[in-house]
Amino acid sequence: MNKDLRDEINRLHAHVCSGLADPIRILILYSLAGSKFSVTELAKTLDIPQPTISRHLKVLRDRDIVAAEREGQSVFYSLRDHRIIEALELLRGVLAGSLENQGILAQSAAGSPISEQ
Amino acid sequence: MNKDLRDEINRLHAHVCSGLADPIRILILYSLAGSKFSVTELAKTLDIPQPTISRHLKVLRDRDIVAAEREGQSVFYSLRDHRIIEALELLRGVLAGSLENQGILAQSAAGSPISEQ
DNA sequence: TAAATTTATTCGCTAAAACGAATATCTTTA
DNA sequence: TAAAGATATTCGTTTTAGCGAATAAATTTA
Repeated sequence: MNKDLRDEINRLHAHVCSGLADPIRILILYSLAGSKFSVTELAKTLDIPQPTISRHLKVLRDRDIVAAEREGQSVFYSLRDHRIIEALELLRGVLAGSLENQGILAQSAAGSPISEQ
Repeated sequence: MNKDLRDEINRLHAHVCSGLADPIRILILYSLAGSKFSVTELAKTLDIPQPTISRHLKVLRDRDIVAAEREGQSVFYSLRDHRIIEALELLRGVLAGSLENQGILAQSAAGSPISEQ
């Protein structure tokens, strides 16, 4: 099989997909879909310890999925590319379809965005 | 924060996103983007041991991402929902943009699909 | 400069996930 | 029914990744 393709998919996984491999990180991304937030705000909103949030933000930062900018003592995080939310919305649609097929009604329809503030 | 939202995102991760948390599984999904394949065909094409392929297919099957149908001695796998490829294509776009920003040219443009047979 | 606030990092541990190798199971064919 | 072919599973091990707790680093304020 094509080695370039394999390489690109390895990059795709290493740089992007592995960033989505934890529910807390997905929560963070959805939180940032509408506007930027500081670490403390995220920790408070999500009710998750600050060091845990920081560690996950580092994962997202290392993959260039989020951007960090300091404002005074706070560091505000934002999404670098909104397409990551679009991708998650598609995957939500996949989930909804799968639950439908199982006869279990998905709690919210796949079309309605989960956040956007 | 909204508990229903948290629950849905946990489901999103458990049912779908965690399925993308391995490069071999992404390779398998792209392989299946164009047409169905048997386990042996996948193992041969991707040059990965058959038990490894089977184990990863089980992960994808358990999450309802792929469907399995037996034909004689072979079992053919196919995508249950093509939106998973659309989502991966979006994420490829995110990767390409990120590499561009780093001044490293992505090997293939984000618009051109990786497979489709 | 010291204290307070915010964020990042490190350490030790635990749990989850992947692998290779071996083998079991299922289906067809001889 | 036995052999062959295709797929799935199990076992033991290794790797990876997450957490809580503690603490370090950076910035502002007193």
